[in-house]
Amino acid sequence: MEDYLKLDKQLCFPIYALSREVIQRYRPLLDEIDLTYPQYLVLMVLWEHQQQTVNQIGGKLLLDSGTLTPLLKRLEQKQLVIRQRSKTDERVVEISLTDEGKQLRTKAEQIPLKLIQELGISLEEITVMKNIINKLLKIKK
Amino acid sequence: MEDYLKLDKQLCFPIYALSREVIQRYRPLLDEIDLTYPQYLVLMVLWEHQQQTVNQIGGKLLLDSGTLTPLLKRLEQKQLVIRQRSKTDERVVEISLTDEGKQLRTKAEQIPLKLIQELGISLEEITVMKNIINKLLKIKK
DNA sequence: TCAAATTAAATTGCGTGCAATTTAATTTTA
DNA sequence: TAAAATTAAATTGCACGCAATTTAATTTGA
Repeated sequence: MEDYLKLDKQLCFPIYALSREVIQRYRPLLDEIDLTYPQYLVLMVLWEHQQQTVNQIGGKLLLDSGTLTPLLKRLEQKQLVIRQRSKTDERVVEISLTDEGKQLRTKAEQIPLKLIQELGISLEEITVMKNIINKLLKIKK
Repeated sequence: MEDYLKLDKQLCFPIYALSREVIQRYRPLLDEIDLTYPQYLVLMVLWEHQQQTVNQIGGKLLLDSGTLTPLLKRLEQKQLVIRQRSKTDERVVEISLTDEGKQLRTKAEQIPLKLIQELGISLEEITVMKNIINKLLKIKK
């Protein structure tokens, strides 16, 4: 008789623990550029797309305005992004990078590789993990 | 030239997104027994070990007293656990289950299987994921 | 043995996450 | 076309997570 309530039988707990562990690993690197992990993710979206609405960012990061609005205000205070209402649709807020925000990209460039190395995970393992995770994330409600 | 700053090149973002997604999947099931996911994890530790110090729980869940103290106070308010200073070492707080806390286990029993089914993940994939994750978690500072 | 170091929780402060509600703008439709 | 429905952000409220500090108890070591 299996005991599915035992911690070491769980899959979800390791995922939850790993997520926090990975963010911990990022911290010293992100501290150097004064960013939190979610703030770094938002900037990653903007480095790739220059301008995005709050909703578009939320769609990519799976975060809602309740999380993003205050986070974006903090990035604005740090002079990394600009928030402005769309001219064509006043409901929409468009987020774009300041020059400072664009420049931060250079400093951030080495972070992903450093992290992979630090985690000591092989490229094959990364692929396997990503495939399973993407499959799990795709089965949305 | 690879662009490691692209979101879809990342491993860490999928892990972070999956962790939140999984907790979302738990929510409706845990709502029925009025628990958050971290509260459920603490109870899982106690269902397995009856009595644990704050530090012992923190060691198993990788959480510190800053997170656990208020969480445990909430579980105490719900009459699910008892918090009491150790007689032999006044610094230590021992956490044990109330009868109500013990009984909750029955209701929680079906949750893990339900979740695995809902996620649509195979037992083999679970094993693969867990092996990689455990390897990553083991390489502690 | 007793001051210094260590340890366990608690506290403080801040930044998420997210449900639920609110506000304001736009779109739909009767 | 004007009320109803929808949509995008913002707001509110609560529960983590975690760094840093504090408090109190215990252990160590000169």
